[in-house]
Amino acid sequence: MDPATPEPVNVGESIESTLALIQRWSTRAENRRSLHDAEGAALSSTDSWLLERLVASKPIRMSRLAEWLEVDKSTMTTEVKRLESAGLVTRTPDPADRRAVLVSATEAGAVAIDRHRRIAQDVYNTLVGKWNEEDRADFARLLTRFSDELSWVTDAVWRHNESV
Amino acid sequence: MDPATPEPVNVGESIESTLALIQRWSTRAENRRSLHDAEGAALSSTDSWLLERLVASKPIRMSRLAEWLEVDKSTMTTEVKRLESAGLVTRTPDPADRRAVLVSATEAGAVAIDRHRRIAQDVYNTLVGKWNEEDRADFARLLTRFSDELSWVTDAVWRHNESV
DNA sequence: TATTGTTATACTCTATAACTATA
DNA sequence: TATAGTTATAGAGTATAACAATA
Repeated sequence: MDPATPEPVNVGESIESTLALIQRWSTRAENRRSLHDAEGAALSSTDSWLLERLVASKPIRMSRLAEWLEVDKSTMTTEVKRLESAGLVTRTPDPADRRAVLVSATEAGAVAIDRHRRIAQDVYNTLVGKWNEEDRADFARLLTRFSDELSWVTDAVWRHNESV
Repeated sequence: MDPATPEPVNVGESIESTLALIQRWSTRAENRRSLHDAEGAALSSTDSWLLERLVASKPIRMSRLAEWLEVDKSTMTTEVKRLESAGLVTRTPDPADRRAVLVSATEAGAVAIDRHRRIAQDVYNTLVGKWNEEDRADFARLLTRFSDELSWVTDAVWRHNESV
């Protein structure tokens, strides 16, 4: 629109430093995750990522879960066992293929993830509580868009390295 | 401005799901961090957080570093030893106080963090490469603003829990 | 006695490799 | 032989507690 092309913003720099901060903050926040579980169910980010999907999907195989979360199958074994001990998921043998195990969220699991998500949303809403409505809407929109792009970032890294 | 108050956007929801994705992505990306180090220096997010500060500051005590990164002093010992083995930082006794240790980044450390940051920025710039300039600028601005707010999030969590 | 840092130990989250059971 | 999952083992990154050296 503007005939004089403006100096392009180095968004990469903002993103890089912000994401570094967020990662850092998450690491610390996890150590305080007891704040999130007056009910006794402490959800790490891995836990919530997994539970959210279990609640949304329905009985699913270990192998599919591992694919989904992009972790090794042995990692899934460990993680699911932990959640099982906490009573948040159940494991049942797949009658159709006796090698396989079907995982699903328990009622307690569904409650825990819901509570977890609600608290997180409250906190974030509080964080941007003083922003004007337009900024809030823009941020939500752009963040969502960014998260969509993020799905492709691995490819981007590969392309970068091939070209170096 | 608008007399009819519009439906407020649930930014918290966007933020919550995006940050979960980012965390998740980081976890996976870290396992591929070799992509970032053709030169042999693999930087985890903790590494880069620490190095960035060391390069910017100059010889600094373990205790100050631990405060800064908000980790335990024993964690700092472990982390700094790892970076020292990799040749990215040096530790020298503080002549002014023989209990203390001064940590600084080596030349290799400075190179590694610079390279790391540059690659990350490139990747993110590629990610938003197709956005129009206005969206890019807005995103950078709002993200930076958000990261400023984030510094206060711990307090927000506390306030939330107190009110529950 | 208080402060700086290290060591010992443990827990989470991840991976690889070797293994078992089933297909 | 190939696939689904578990177990054994290891490494990163964190914490707490006990300790040593210095102030």
